[in-house]
Parts: sequence; structure tokens; C-alpha cells
Amino acid sequence: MESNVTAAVPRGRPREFDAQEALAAALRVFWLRGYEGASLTELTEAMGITRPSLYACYGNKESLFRKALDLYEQEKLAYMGAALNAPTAREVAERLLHGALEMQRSTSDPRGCLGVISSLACGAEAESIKAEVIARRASSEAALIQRFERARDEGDLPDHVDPAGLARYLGAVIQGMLVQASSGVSCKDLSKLVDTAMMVWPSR
Amino acid sequence: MESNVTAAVPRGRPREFDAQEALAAALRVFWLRGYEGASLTELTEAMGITRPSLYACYGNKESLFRKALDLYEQEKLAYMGAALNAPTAREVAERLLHGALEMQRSTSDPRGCLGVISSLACGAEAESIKAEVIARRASSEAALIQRFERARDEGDLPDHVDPAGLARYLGAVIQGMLVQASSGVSCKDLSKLVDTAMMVWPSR
DNA sequence: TGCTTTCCATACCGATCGATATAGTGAGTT
DNA sequence: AACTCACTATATCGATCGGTATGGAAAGCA
Repeated sequence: MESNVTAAVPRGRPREFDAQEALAAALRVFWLRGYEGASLTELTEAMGITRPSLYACYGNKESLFRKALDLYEQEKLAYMGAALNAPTAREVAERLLHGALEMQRSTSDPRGCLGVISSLACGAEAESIKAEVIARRASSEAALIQRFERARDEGDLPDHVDPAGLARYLGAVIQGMLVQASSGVSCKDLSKLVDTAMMVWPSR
Repeated sequence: MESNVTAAVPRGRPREFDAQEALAAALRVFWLRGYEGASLTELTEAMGITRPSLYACYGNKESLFRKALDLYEQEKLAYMGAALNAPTAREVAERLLHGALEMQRSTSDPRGCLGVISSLACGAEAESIKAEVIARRASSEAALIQRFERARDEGDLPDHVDPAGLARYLGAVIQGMLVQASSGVSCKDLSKLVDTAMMVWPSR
């Protein structure tokens, strides 16, 4: 079997649109509307392509969403991986909170979090999408739990805090903040929220 | 104009179903699916009535949702009003967190929060629903801010915490916890989350 | 130039969406 | 018993959903 990662010799008429650019446009629509709320009409209009082009290039709506989710994690959630490398648990939390906050400052991106938006409300048919998003989040949470377990072992956390509980707690603060961002709470207020969260962060 | 709160003399054939009972069934569907994810077919099947009966009794889907939202706030969010009357800010937080946690223990109700679910993902047509839910939540948040301002005035909070920031922070913890509940996190883990949140709660 | 291949545009598919028109039925009033 | 009115059941409305069939246009290769 030959490699089909890059077609060796592109035969036929080449694509007239930039697949990555169009995917970014689709991501914005999903981000704004959620998986089910994003109709093919709105998607294709935002992407500047027709329906047959969309299906030829991305498969169907569901696989388009998964590709958009990949792009989202890769571009917008890059700060997460970096945050886990911070030297102390407190700095991990600070980087995660500020990373999420900074993302909300963008004027070109929608508010909130694509994952949260797409994992909650869904009709009966979108259960597999919901499951996918939840599975991806689970791996992030597992990494955070491990990081805090390491912090505990390094004496970086007070003895009475449970690493797993702390990880879920921090995840809740971030997700709750993103819910509020979706609801239109201003960045200034979100910033005060983050400041409060850091103020109460447990220290030895 | 006569009072139409209660029809003085009900003429014609009386309704064969219990409007309140059917509304409770509709609430469960909205809670599980969100506003847009709940189809009329699924609603009427759960309610045990036909479409014309639904429209005659509740108006349309949107007004049915608002009535369900009323019922939800009245029945499921009753603990919120009570929590605000707790003597200290810490106890207010504790009652709110535990109230939300206890709600997730129900085996008959869906997980998560109807408000959060319905305020996030939505197509273009459900914007008015989203606005409605957000407006209702705003009044709750305002009450919480006032409560914490009172706490500050009573010397019930450390001087360095901002009441509004603390209120938004607590709201985020609760909403984030409900997001996780919707995602299937177990009550045991949610309980650890709440314990952690109470552990870090600022004390004088 | 001729051929292949994939592109784009239009129109359309069955299914489902929220919402109603129509007709028949039945309980309460007179 | 006759009448009235709102109920129920069925069938259907136009619009939109995700997804495609069809046909002409255009780029690359021989």
C-alpha cells in the first residue's frame, strides 16, 4: 500500500480553496453554534465552498467536526500542554486559568469553549459526538491529575488536599468560567474571577 | 376584563391529562436534550399527549420551555434562595455547593443543569431562549454578589477578597461542576470536587 | 489537441423540523 | 334531549435538515 498522506502526483483539477482555511472557518461556526446548531448551510457559507466540495474534502458533517476539533485542540489548547510543565502546582493552575482567560480576549474567536458547548446539549443523534468530546477531555483531566500527584509527591501541595479532587476542582473553575464567557460575562469580570481563584489557591 | 387566572366556569369537555404532570415530563426532556435538541415528537411521547393538545395547553414550544423553566426554578432551584439566608458567607457557599451536589444524586432527574445546557449551544433561532436563560441567571448572580457584599460589611470575609469576584468564582465552580455532571462524572468525584472547593474557601 | 480527473454549481433526495387544519368525540350546561 | 365547546386523533402543511446525483468547466498530462 502506498502512502496516501500526500498524493504523489495530484491528478485532475486542483482544489480552488484552502482546505485549512476553510476548516478554520468551519471551526468558528461549530464554536459558535455547537455541533447540532451548525447547519450545513451556515457552514458552507462561512467556508466559502459548496456542499459537494465539503463532502468531497471532509467526508461528512461529523468527520468535519472531528477535524475542526483537532484544529481547535492544536491551535487553541496548546497552552494546556505547556502549562503542565510549569514548575509548581500553583503555577500550573495560574497558567491554565490565564491561558483560558487570554483565549476569551480574542475579538475574532467566539466566546466559550468548543468542547463544553458541544458536549452538553445534544439531540439523540449526536451522542457519539458527545462521547468523543468527553473522551478527549478525560485524557486532559488524567494528565492534570497526574501532574498534581507529582506535586504532592514533591511536597508541592498541602498534605490535606487530594490531587484528584484538586484537578477536578480546577477543571470546574475553568469550565465554569468558560460557561460564563459564553453567557457574555465581560473579560474584566472573568479576570476578577481568575484573581479570586488564584487568591484562594491552597499554598503550603 | 374578567379574571382569567382560573376559568370561572369551565365549559366544554375537560382536559384528560394533568397539565402539571405533563409539564414535569417535558421538563425532563428539555433537561436531557436542551431546548433545540428536544423535538416535539420526543416531548409529546414523554408527556403522553398529542401535538394539538400540547399547542392548545401550552402555546408553542418556546412558551412550553419557559413554563418548564419556571417549574425547574421553583422545584429544583429552591435551595438557592434558602442558601442565601445562611448566616455566614462560608455557609452560603457550602449550602450552594451541596445543594447542587445533592441534585445530581437524584436517579430520576437528568444530570447537569437545565440552564447551563440550554444557554450554551444553540442555533440562530434559539437566541431568544438563550437570552432568557442568561437573564434569569443574572438575577441569581446579582443576589449572590449582594450577599457577599453584606458579608464583607459584616466582617465575614477577608479584606483582600472582592465580593463580586468571589460570587462569580463560586458560580463558576458550581456551573463547572454541573458541566462535569453532564459529562458523566460520578457523584463520588463530584463530592471530592466540592470538598476541595470548601477546603480552599477563604476564611478570616 | 485530446483525454482524464477532479473541480464547482444547481437541483434535488427522503426525513424530520415546528406548527395546524379538519373532523369526530365526549363531558357539562341548559 | 339538545346544545355548546374543548377535547382527541389523524393527516398534513411549508421549511429546513443532512446528504447526493447530475452536468458542465477547468487544470494537468500525454
